[in-house]
Amino acid sequence: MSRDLSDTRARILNCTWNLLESGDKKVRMTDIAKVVGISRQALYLHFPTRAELLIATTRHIDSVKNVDARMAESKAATSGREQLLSFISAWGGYIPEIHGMSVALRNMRDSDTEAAAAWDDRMQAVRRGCAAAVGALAADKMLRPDLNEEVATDLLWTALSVENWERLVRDCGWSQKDYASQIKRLAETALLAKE
Amino acid sequence: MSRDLSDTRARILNCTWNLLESGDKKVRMTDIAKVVGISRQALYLHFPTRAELLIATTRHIDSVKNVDARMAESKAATSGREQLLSFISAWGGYIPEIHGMSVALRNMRDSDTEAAAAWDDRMQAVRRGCAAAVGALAADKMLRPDLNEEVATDLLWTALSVENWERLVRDCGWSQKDYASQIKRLAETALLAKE
DNA sequence: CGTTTACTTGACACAGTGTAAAGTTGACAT
DNA sequence: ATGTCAACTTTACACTGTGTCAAGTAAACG
Repeated sequence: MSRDLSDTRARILNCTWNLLESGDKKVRMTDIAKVVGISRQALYLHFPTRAELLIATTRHIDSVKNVDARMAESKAATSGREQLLSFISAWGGYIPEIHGMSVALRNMRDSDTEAAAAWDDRMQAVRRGCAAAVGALAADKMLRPDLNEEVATDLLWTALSVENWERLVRDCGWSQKDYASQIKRLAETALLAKE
Repeated sequence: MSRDLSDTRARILNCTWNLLESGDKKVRMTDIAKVVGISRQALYLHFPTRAELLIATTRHIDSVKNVDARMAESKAATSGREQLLSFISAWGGYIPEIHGMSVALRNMRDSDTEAAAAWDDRMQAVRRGCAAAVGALAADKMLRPDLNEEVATDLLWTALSVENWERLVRDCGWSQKDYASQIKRLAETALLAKE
């Protein structure tokens, strides 16, 4: 089996991913190089900066995990309520798989504009999912009458933040299952019109 | 009017505070020194590290703003529901006043254990406020029957995070008034038993 | 055989924090 | 007036981590 044209690049991405998800907060270029088994400088032959390496890793994870497909699934739902719950399942279930990544990217926001933009991009994608679910609720006349679509989207988007997942699951010790069911219940009580 | 024994220390704290709340994300020791009008090294005569300077600044703000008293006010409420709303007002209204500070402290969490502990401390204080409000609700038999006090506290505490305030007010462009009223509504629908 | 490609080694610039040492300045005590 | 102490200054340097640069190696390929 001959080496792929860019076997090393793929190895770097996978190792970076592993390191990030292993929970070691310190993931320096040196650490990554060591795990990949190349020199630190060689990393810069493949990625111009640490920020771009992280961004590329995000994209790599997304494609391996098929995130778009997973998020899009909820749109097949037959009712607004179903779409809401299905979207929460999809995104809420994805968070733990990208959590390490998300922490790293977030920590670069202040120092690196590109990293900030990449992170915002992802969050805006989530927001679109929220907006779609809220739109479906509204179409079903199931949105609380005292909420307009934008405010409801903002609220749902906020509830589904990675930071809230961190607090509930990591800080409060909730299981992933509890997290998902409570957030669903919260979304239902906060957004749905009473029957 | 003669200089206080530690006039400089107070000036450092005030300038640090101003810088943090002015929204300039970069607040280096050099920046602080420049504004205070002393040399960078002189800062180290008063505070051993940047982390300790930030922590001292938090305490300084808290004492100037009388945070304990403000938080404690809600405990005078006559009903659980009132206590809940009053606590949300108190803490939710305090967040914008300490936001810059909170960002700086949070950004040090990874690099400095003491900063992390100081931040956690503050958050645990908020949590106690949440627990008190939830306890008052429970005493009134007004807590949703499908929630126990701990889960309800976790949820309220999460809803009241600085990160959620940031997202709604800064990212979504909500006014402070909208933030407060929506969070109150959210807390009521999510935690209160239906009449 | 020479060239290209992927990598290595080693040195260095830069930012920001923190340390160290010697010098200045003003207040205060005797 | 003189000495001493405290608060501060200036200069210099160590350390960490990112990113750059240049020269060298080694295998693959035509």
